[in-house]
Order: sequence, then C-alpha cells, then structure tokens
Amino acid sequence: MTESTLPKAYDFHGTEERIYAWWESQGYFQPSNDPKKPNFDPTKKPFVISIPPPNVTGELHLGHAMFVSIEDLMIRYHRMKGEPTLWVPGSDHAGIATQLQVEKALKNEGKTREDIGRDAFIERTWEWKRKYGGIIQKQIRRLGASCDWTRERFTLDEGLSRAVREAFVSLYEKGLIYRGPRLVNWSPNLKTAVSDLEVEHSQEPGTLYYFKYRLADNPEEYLPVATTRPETILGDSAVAVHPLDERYKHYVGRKALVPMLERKIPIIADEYVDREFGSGALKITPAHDPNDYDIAQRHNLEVINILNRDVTINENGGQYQGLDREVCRKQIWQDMKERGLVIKEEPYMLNVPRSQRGGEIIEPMISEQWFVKIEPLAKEAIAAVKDGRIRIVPEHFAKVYFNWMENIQDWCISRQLWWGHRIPVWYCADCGKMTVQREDPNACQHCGSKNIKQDEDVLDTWFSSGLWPFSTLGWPEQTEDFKYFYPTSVLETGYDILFFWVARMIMDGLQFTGKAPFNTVYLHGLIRDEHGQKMSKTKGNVIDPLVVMDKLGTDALRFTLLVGSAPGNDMNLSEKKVEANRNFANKVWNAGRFVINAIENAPARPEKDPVWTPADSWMCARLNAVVRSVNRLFENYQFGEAGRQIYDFFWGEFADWYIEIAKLQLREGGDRAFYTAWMLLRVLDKCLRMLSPFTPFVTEELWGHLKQTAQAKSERMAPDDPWAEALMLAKWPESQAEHDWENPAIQDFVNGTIEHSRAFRTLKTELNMPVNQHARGTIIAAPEMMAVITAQKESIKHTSGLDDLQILEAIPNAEEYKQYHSSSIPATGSLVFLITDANTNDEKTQEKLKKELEEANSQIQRLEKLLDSDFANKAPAQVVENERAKLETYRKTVEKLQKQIK
RNA sequence: GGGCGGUUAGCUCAGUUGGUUAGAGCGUUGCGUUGACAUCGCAAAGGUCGUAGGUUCGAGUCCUAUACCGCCCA
Repeated sequence: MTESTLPKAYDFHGTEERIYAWWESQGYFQPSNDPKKPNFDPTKKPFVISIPPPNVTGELHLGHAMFVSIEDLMIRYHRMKGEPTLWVPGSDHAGIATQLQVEKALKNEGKTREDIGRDAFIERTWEWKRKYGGIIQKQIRRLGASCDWTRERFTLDEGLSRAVREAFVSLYEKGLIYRGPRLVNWSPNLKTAVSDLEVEHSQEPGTLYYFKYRLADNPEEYLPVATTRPETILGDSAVAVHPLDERYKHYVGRKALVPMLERKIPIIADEYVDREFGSGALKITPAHDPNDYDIAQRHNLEVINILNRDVTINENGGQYQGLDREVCRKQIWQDMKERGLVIKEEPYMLNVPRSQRGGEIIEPMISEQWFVKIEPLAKEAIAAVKDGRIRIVPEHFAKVYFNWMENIQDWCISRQLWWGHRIPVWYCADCGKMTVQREDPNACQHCGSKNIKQDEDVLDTWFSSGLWPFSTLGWPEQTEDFKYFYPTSVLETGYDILFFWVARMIMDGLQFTGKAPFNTVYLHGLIRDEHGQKMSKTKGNVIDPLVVMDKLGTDALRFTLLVGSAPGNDMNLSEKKVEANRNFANKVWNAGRFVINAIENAPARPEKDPVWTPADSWMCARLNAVVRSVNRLFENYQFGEAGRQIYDFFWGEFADWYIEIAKLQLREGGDRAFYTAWMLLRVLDKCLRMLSPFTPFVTEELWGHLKQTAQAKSERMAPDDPWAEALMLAKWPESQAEHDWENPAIQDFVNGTIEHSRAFRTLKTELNMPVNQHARGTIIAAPEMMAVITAQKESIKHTSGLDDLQILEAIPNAEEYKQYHSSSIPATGSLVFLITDANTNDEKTQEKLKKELEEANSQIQRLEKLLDSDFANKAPAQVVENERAKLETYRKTVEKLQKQIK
C-alpha cells in the first residue's frame, strides 16, 4: 500500500478487530518460553501478571479499562524486551453479586431460591454464568489485552476449588481457622454475614433518645441513659458509667431494671464510657454493638441476642417478639413514654453502618460464623513489605497498608449463600464432632458414623481471590507453570481493593507458598468525571468505555487512561481528553503516511557515507534522549510521564520540525534524500516501538505498512533494530550512553532553526501576515553564532516561510533597516528583520522593541546581581557558566536593540 | 478520634535526585487550507505554584506550622 492508497485518516474501525485476531491466532500472547513446550529454558526469568479477576457476569467499566491498559502496557513492554511474558486472565464467581442476579431472575418467575432448592439453584447459576460469563472477556479483548487466553481460569473451576479446599483445611489444621458465635455484620437483605470491609459508614441525621434506667432496689431512683436505637434496650445486659464519674459512683455494683422487661442487670464502671457524651451513662448491648461487645468481654456480661435473621425481634424481646426492628423501635418508645420512663429526644448525627452492596442498614448481631485468625498472617505480611520483598508503588500506600495491617481484626469468611465454595466441614449427628478435610468424606473421621452433614455456608469470594496468583498457576499441585511462573512479578490494581484483595493475597501467598506472591504492587487511582465527581448512574455522569471505543478508538482511550494520571492518583476523565488522543493516533498515522511516501520515492541505497545536516543530527540526538528518558521512566513505573514524553517528542519535534525540514532535504534527491528517508524511518520506527504498549493497534498497523514499504525498497532501508514478524514482538529500544556530539547538536538546531523561525513567524503574525505570504528576512547574528546559523540557512528560510534570507554580523545600512519590523532573540543575541515593501517599523514596533529592551535590561540587572552574589562561588561551575553566557547574550541584545530604537 | 493524600494558567492536570524566565491538553483571541494530517498548521493572551515561616548561593520541588478540599480506617 502506498501513501496514496492509505486512507487520509486512521480508521480504527477497520483495524482493531483484524489486528487482534491476527495476534491471537499467531500465538503472540503466549509466553515465548513455555514450560509446556519443547526447548523450554527454566533459567530465563519470566515476567508475570495475574489479572484482577472481574466478576464473571459483570460488564466492562472504566475501572476494568484502566487496569487492562496499565497491565497490558507492562506486559507488552516486557515482552518487547525479550522476557518470557505471561499475563494470566480469568474471572471471579462474585458470590453475592452473581447470586443476586440469579435470584432476581427467579423472582420474575415468582420463585425464590428456597423454592427450587440448593442443587437446582446452583445449576441455574452455572447456566447464568455460561450465558453471561463470556461478555466481559470479549470486552477485555477489545481493549487489546494481550493475555494468554489458553490459561484462562475461573475461581469456581475444578483446580481453583481444590486450591480453596487446601487453603481452608491447612489453615484449620494450623489452628488459624475457627468457628464460633461472634458479633458480625449482618446484612438483612442478603441474609448473610459480611466482613468489616464490606460495611460502609455514613453520617445521617437521627435522634438521640434519653430515658430512665431505674434502680432495682429503689425504682424511684434512676440513671439517665441515651441511645440512638431504643429497640436494643431489650438486649441490654448492663449499664456502664465512668469509674471517676462522681455523679454515678454510688450506683456502681447495684442493679438496674431493663425498661418494659423488668430484667435486672448490673451497673458497672468502665473507662470506655465518655462522661461528656449524652448523660454520661451508657447502656450495654453486647449482642448488637461492637464496642458494647468488647466491654461485655471484659466484664463477663451476658450476651443477649434479640434479633432473628430477618431482623425481627426474637423470643428475648418479650412482648415485642415478632416485630420488625424499626417497628419495635417506635413501639417500645411509645410504651416507655406511657410509663413515664422517657426523658427527652434530641436530633443527633448518626454514624450508620450500611452494606457496601445494596446500601441497607447493617445490623451488628451475634452469629455462629467461621473466622480466620488473622494476626499471625498479618505479621508476616507486614514484614514482607517492610523488608522490601514486596515494593508498593506509589510508596505512600505502604503506610496505608501498615496502618490497616497493624489494626486488623479476624476475618469472617462464612457467608450464608449458595453460590461459592462450600465450607469443607462436616458435622456428625452422632458424636457431634467436625470432620474437616480435603476430600469429601463418607463418614465421620471421629466415630465413623455415616450420619454427617456438610456445613451449609460458602466462603467469602475474597477467600478464593486471595489465592489467585498461585491457584491460577496450578497450586496446590507443583505444576510446571507454578514452578516456573510463580512468584509473579507485578500485581496491578486500584487502591480501593488494597485491603480486600492485595493484602489478603500477600498473607495467603506467604502462608501457603512461603513466598511473596509478587515483588511489586502497582496501585492506580479511581476514575472520576471531568470535574472530579464520582461517576454514578444517578448523577448520569458515567462514561461507558465501550461507547468511547466505538466513537474514538481503543488506542485513544488507552492512551488517555495511561497518560492522564500518575500512579495512585485519581484521574478525571472526559470525552474531550480521549478526543485529543484520537487526534494523536491520527497524527501518528499521517506522519507515517508521509514517511512511507518518502521511502517510496527515495533512492534504494546511498552512493557515499552520510553527511548529516544540523536537522538530522538534532533529530538523532533528541531521539536518543527521549529513548533514554522513556526507559528511565518505565523502570520507575512512571508510565504516564513516559507516554507524555513520546507524545511531545513525536508531535512537537518530529512532526512539527523534522518532517518539515525533511521535505526540503528530500527534494535534494540523491544521498540526501536517501539518508533523510532513512532518518525518518529510524525515528518513526523507534517511536512506534515505544508507543506500541500504549496504542498497540494504530502502531501495529502502521508499522506493518512501514516494514513492507521499506523492505520493498532495499535492505539498506532498515531500522536500527531488525524487523520482526510483528511490532508487538519487535525489540524494545534500549538506552544508549549519551555521545559528546548530542548536546551541541541539540543546542545548535534549537538556537539556529527553531529560535529564528519562531521569531520570523511571530513578526509575520504581528503584521497580520499569513505564514506563507512572501517576505524576506535578515538576521543580525552574534559573531559566535554566525557559523551555526549560516549552516541552517535553508531550514530557517523554509520553516519561516521566507523567500530570501540574509545572515549578517552587523546592520549594513542603519537608516534603511530602521524602517523594518524587527525583534530580538535573547537566547542567541540575534536581531531579526522582516523585510517588506511597506514601511513597517511603526509605533507598534517601536513600542515592542522598547519593551524588549526593558526586559533585557532587567535581566541584565538580575544576572549581574546573581553573579555578584555567593552564587558565583558556591554553585557548580557549569551552572554559573550558563548564567554568565546568558548575561553576555542579553548585553549583545541590548546593544542591537538600542540601535534600532528611533 | 487515628492515618493518608491534594492545593500549579479559565477548566483538567504534568512537573527525575533542589539549579535560577514553571509546561501540556482543552477552552479563548487572531491568522491560515491543492502537496502527511482541518482528527491540521502558525501565533498570542493567561500563573506572586493555598498561606506563613525555615534550610540553602538557589525552593513548585526539602523541613515546620496553618487553612481549605478529598479519601481510608475506627
């Protein structure tokens, strides 16, 4: 295909799917060094990421797009560096979320899960999974994810279920899993316990109710007590006051009467009580409040559960049995009012625990659940980060991690659900003992009775997610994959699941495999709308990545997500930003079209060794500098900054300047044309390689055309690193040490072409003259700049849009030149004139020149002062020298300007 | 209550180990289209880097305090 046949605009619709299918069919996503294949070399170090498994029946949102973009970027980068690279995809059964979807479907048929029974329900859910489970995988492919789909896993598949069994049983055997009645967070809607992490607290207006706690030995006396939940009075097992509180000291040790129930409970002293809060006396409801539960433990108080699983009042609530908690609250308060037990009500800001999913109010409740004794695991996990076995990027999240880990509570892992890993514990009806084992038992391991029944509950989904980095590779079997690819390299995810997932993987990895499951944790931020608001359906500010990809292309979305943020920081996204990057993809495409055309029209090979122009040298030096910088940034996980630098270089230097000058050089023909085309090829090739992990589609497509054209031209028309089958497999550009010629080459071109062109362009604009309107120019150059500027005369002329250009050391005819529009270039000490037929040095010009003079003078003053200070002695010589040189050029500028001002 | 961030141009954000005139995109203004690209080009306006101290020859960058905003945990 030639430039004339390549479309004028990059057409992502016609490209993305085709390219992805080609990559996948070629097996490019599989590791280059694979233990399952012949010639496997176990000594090569692999680069491995396990994907954060999305909810199997979920659909793509920006969070997914974000992690896919970053992980694919890392995977592609390491693959191009020649490392055996594996990205393990998969999905999560998402217990609650999936079960709710199926229950909703059942409800539409007028049924509940209890109606159809456990086995049928689970079969229904598998059906649901088979139907909707593939959707998100397809969507992840659309993002260009180069994961090894042949190794895809699911948390409920056979191998992973075995891993869960192994993990549970081995923790149980070590005494790190226990079952017991504890205060848990009860979700009334879901009718299951949830972990602390699944509860969110929100500030909401409510009421503080003050009432009388009468003394048992003298009902005329009472303690004033305040509560936000009067129904919990039914479960009170003590009234507590502060030991130093003079008001209530004499009550301690006596008994109080629970309102309405007339139960006698002790009055105790505990330092937990806040004397300032409410009345200073605190009712204690151990079964329904975590703080009260702790106090009850200290004082050996009775724990009275008053709620059924459906949050109605149970038999402990006396006459209130059967009422819903909300109804009971009103009823008991009403009854107490009638009995004169009420003091007052006042408005109060409540801290309400709500379910992270669904948002209903969570009831703290005593319930028999399974727990992981977390402290021993956490200790190891803290050590692994402290001693550097695991690095967290960005670093400050290590503090957040420690803060949580050091205050961690036991993890409630049982859920009263059906969709998930059923707890591998069997209860014997005869001897009452538990059988906990890896294989389903036929009989009780204690008494041999066949009368055994498996625990009804399933495990928290995060219990299986915690095993993900190794369970997906075959653990607990010592598979070839596990032996070679574990531990993995980087775990990349959003900081919002640092505790839910990352911390648990670290604990589990250390516990079960003896190794940190990954050496680096990279955390990205959350995506918000363009004004930093959280995206939500109710606000209507949700951006759908699929819609954006349809409209602007995958590369544009990926590049936006990758470049728009720094690690760990939230990013604000708007379609406008994606649009800007769609434009970038198009810019790359069109620059590519130009280069391809240049190669086609260039000679096949040169006659002689190259003689580089200043523009060539500059381009080459800048390219080297960008490659160095991008490599450094990649090594430091600064992917966004790396992308920005490539963008700026490609657009602002390669396309804006080098391509413009290349047009001139190509016209010369011969060796000049060959070497220019070759330089264009080299720069484009390296940029495409560096951009490939960011924007894999447009770069792959363009690189294919580039390769085809260059190979058709000649073997001399080749990039620095050899052509490869595909760009995604091509060698990553590595840094080279900086050569002595590079910095001067950059300086010369910037001071020569760029500075002077800008000056001429500005002069034209100031005269309202279009860039391409005919005009001549004169540069009065500083003597030491003469050679450099003269060497670039043609490129200055070309990029400034001048018909003719004179470069002189001094103004030839002061009177004549006074009539021309002019300005100074402080960086080079030049004075430039735009020569037209009209007398253009009018008042406006004079005013401008005076302003420039003033500015230059103030700079001279500043620099003189600076160089006269301690700076000159204490700063590094090079820094001082730079400032001295600046001072010199300003002085020359002033000299010239003074002559030009009337 | 404890912890962690942020505050840089109208908006959204970058800003390697401190190096001396602070950058980008979008938006705004003016000019421009038959030669890679209008999904474009050229030029311009716009910032005392939250505030107050300190360290230093030199601070957007390091330290201390403070204000405001946000998040996490309890």
